[in-house]
Amino acid sequence: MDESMFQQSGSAGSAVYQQLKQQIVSLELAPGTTLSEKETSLNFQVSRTPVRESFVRLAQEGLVWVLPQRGTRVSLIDSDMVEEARFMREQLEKAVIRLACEAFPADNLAALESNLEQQQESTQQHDGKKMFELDEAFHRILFEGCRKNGTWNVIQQMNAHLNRTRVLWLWTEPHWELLYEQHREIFLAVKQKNADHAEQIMKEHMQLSIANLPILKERFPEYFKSS
Amino acid sequence: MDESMFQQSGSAGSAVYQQLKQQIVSLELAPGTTLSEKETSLNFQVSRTPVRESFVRLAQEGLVWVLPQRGTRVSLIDSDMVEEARFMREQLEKAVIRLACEAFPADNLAALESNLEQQQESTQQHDGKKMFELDEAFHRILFEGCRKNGTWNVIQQMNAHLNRTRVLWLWTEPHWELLYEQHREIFLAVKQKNADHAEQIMKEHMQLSIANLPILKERFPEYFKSS
DNA sequence: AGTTCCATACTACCATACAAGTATGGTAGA
DNA sequence: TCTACCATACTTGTATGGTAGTATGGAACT
Repeated sequence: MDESMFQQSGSAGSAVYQQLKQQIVSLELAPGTTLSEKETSLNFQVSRTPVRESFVRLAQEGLVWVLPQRGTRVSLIDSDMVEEARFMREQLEKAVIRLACEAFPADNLAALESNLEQQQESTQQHDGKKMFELDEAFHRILFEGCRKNGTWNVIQQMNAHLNRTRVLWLWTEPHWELLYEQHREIFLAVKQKNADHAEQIMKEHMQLSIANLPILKERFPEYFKSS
Repeated sequence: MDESMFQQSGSAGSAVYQQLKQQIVSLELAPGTTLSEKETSLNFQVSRTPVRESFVRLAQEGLVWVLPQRGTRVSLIDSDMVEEARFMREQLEKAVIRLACEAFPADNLAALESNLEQQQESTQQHDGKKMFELDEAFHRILFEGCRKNGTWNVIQQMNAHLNRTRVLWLWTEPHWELLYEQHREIFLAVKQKNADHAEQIMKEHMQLSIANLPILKERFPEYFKSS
């Protein structure tokens, strides 16, 4: 499901899509923000057509809501969806980590170790943005090592809501040290082929993602869907 | 991720999208078929704009490949993606069936039983199309009973390739009786809250989906991505 | 005969004009 | 003052013309 395989990433439409997606997931565009096609087309110096294309794609991922003849808004974070995303990811990550404990290419293992070193650095430097990226990369490497790239891409597509809560969390109370420790334990478990332990840590790791979702909802009520 | 929540399902663009998707998944439009914007717009009696919109959405789901300035084709079935879809689905269905064995609403349980009766009918009448729909519905009910509707919708999105192989399989050698028996066993296991047994049957059920993928590749080589 | 080149007929991509539905603010009337 | 109405300025949805890149077939040349 790598979109670059199907869609010309150099086209104006794809460029707008990628930028908007980045801005939405990073909360640069806050949940609930209105986005008109015309205004966006002026910002990006293109016509409405490629903007519309990007809106269609974002709508399909649940990142924006298109209300016909009324407007388009950055979607509010849906707590139920966040929980489901966590559920999905937990199941898939647990299964993948078990595969990794059976067999994992040396190259990818080295990549994990290198990634961990960078995580340590970024943690010490309190570089939250970098840590976020490294976190993503760490898990992607696990999937890639198990030849489950497509699965990872699907997860990414549905992680829009989950990722936004993680960014919010980063704003409030980052505790990257714990995440780093968990990553390190997962790495060691894979290296030692200790599947049961790896799965256990991964399970805790995933459940941490939404541990303080109620706090976030209380703190940023305007970003969440009431439901 | 219910698309009707975000996108006006009554619009021309969505209508074209839904029809094309149905035709592609049912193999009415064979993998590899070329689809030009203009030709499709003439077929559907609409302008190229809504057709383009539908192409964008189909491309994002991997159902068509858009080759800039060259054309648009119905995507070939990617065996690797089929296997990954099966993997994903196995993990998620196993997790859900365990949840169902812990707690499952009476309404949904009744719906399952009703669905099973219809399956028996359709099997006796050799109505493959109906059986396919009932199969889908059976699993959807399981997810709905566990409040995992969003998860089911995500699965649906990525099941394009897997579903097409299942349709192919239906053409060659339908053995709905076995599927019916498995569904029945799953139902009973949920009713008796026998999680281990339910998971085991579900695992076999999922692995059945691609049991004869090599045969299909040999029989319909032009439908598969060489890779 | 084989090869090169070019006219032509496609393709998707983009910009723009128009259509149709919706929110809003002001005005006329009670 | 309050209410009903309507003009207006938005919004997204749709149609269409033009642009640039690509495949193809035939003609001219070697």
